[in-house]
Amino acid sequence: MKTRRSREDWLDHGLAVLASAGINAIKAEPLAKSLKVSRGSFYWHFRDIEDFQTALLRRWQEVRTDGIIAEVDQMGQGGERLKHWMRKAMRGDNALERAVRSWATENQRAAATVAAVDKVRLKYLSELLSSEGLSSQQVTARASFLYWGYVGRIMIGQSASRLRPLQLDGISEAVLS
Amino acid sequence: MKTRRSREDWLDHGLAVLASAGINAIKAEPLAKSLKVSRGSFYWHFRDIEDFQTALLRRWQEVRTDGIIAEVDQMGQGGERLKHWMRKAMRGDNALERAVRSWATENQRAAATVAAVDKVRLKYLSELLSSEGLSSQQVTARASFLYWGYVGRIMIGQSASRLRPLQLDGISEAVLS
DNA sequence: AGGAGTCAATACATAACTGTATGGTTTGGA
DNA sequence: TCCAAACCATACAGTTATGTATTGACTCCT
Repeated sequence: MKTRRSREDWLDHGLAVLASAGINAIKAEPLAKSLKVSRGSFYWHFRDIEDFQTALLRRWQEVRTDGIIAEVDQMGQGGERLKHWMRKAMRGDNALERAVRSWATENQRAAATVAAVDKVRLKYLSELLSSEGLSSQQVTARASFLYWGYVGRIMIGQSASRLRPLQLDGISEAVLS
Repeated sequence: MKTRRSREDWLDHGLAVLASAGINAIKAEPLAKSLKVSRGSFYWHFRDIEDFQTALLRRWQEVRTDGIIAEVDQMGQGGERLKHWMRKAMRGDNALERAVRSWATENQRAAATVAAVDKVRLKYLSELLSSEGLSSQQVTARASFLYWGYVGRIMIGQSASRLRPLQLDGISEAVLS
């Protein structure tokens, strides 16, 4: 039974709580209780709540800025890349991303972080479409719309209809035509 | 200078605050202050906070369940309907919808309301695509994806790239092809 | 062994909010 | 006009959070 908590422990737990209960559950006292420790520990590792939140955002950004990029990049070549990305990106639950985006609607720092992540991801998605011979106009429109779809599906969450892989392929083909 | 506030006044103000500051700003004391009245008024019109929130959700649902439906329905006939809907639905700010969806990520009742609204909207969008001669498989996939895009753009909000109408037409054509 | 960090518990002062209770105003109709 | 209903202010008690200050305990290094 571990009795002391590291900064990493706090952040890991913070992200888990954020994912499952949202930003309103990110409070020193409840977090300490669920970590079976007192707030003394929290205020040892973090200056205040804002400091903790900033660390959570930074960590999320590091992990997820490259999320889509990795999925796009390391996935073969040619026109199949979009299909692969669709099949991968349009599944799974993404509770953490949903929570962070939700947070971003009412917090400027979170919004800035999310915007930065969006920018990087959209750039990569655009490059993917570019390399398939679409015009610049088409790239902008379709990459944007694909990304909106990605975000929308995440936000709709558990009640989002789950499309089957072949249906996603159909979307990919329509986008690249 | 009006000195007494009706239930409607409270709800109107509630929705405005919800749209601009999110669910965390829906508290009796701050709302009363901004309405230049005391909490006595709040607790006269509403049993408690939960009652108020329920009323806000119901009102949102009434207004917005039909939102897309009206936009789709009263908008000419034929294949142009999707273009019209895209041009209309994919513009504007939608701060209220963003706030409600954000709320829904951390509140069951809000989530249920949003899910109900989503269901109705998606059904109508599907009917639109059906009437253009797409197969049932295609309808499901493309209506879903269109709706995800709609939601995603709303959630990304101010930093969402603003596509020009002709670019949206291109998306519409791809979806109907 | 013992002192320097490192980490945690506890107590305190403060703040923001909740809901209730009670009494005070205002308003419309007999 | 005047009563009753509708509406609002205020004071109170309770809850949950914040951040600080102080003390206690553990760990590791020499």
